[in-house]
Amino acid sequence: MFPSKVSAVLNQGLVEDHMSFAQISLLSNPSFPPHGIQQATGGPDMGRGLSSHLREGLPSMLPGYRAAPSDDDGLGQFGASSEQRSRNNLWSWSEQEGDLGNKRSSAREDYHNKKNSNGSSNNNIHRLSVGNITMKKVKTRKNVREPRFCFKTLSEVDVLDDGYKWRKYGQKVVKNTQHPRSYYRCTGDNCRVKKKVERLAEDPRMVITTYEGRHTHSPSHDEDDSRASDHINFW
DNA sequence: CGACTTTGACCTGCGC
DNA sequence: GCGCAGGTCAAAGTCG
Repeated sequence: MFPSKVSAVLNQGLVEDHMSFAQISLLSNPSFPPHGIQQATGGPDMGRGLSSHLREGLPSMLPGYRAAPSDDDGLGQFGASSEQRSRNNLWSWSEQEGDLGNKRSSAREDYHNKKNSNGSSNNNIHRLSVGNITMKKVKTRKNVREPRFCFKTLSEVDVLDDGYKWRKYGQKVVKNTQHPRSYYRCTGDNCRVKKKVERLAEDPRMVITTYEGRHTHSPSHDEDDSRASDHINFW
């Protein structure tokens, strides 16, 4: 169960890498079960209280959401001051084109398209075969950045249940940090939303969660939203 | 037995 | 070109 008394503080701030930042502080109930981490990673009950607010705050996590288009050359509201961002909306988005991470993931997708398919019909990829080595060349791929944002959470558990089900697909020790970064992917059909979870080096109690992409389906559970909302206060 | 986690290997892009 | 760092895969292990 999620802490019955949760005080969540959303505190808009800046984050590196042009991502928006909202800070959530969770004051966990002492009765929070010690096995909370397991619940967090797999249990549908974990974090229901938070989930409703995450879903409120993460509109594009919901199916059919379309992020507001950026009003400048791709930096969107990240070019604006934090004050402006705070005024405009609580959760700001990065939907740049030519994103580095996206390029990387695209390249990886291409790599695995090559790896997994025996001649798929991907128009953007040219495949070259040299002996038994199949090479590919990525044609001008449209650089569409997945919407991303991240937030800091003061939490005992690494994974906050936002109402969706996630599967961990990797973990990596990032340089200059003591704690490994975990990589999760939404388990929904055709849903390619990913999130990264890592602990802040300066304050291990703080969890940084980075979402990337938009869900194509509904959250796995909604029923406790109204009840749980009583326990969270926003700034 | 299926879903999930762990973890070493591998790939790509970037900086030097 | 090379090494590094981040991101992802997939086999093996674990759990319910």
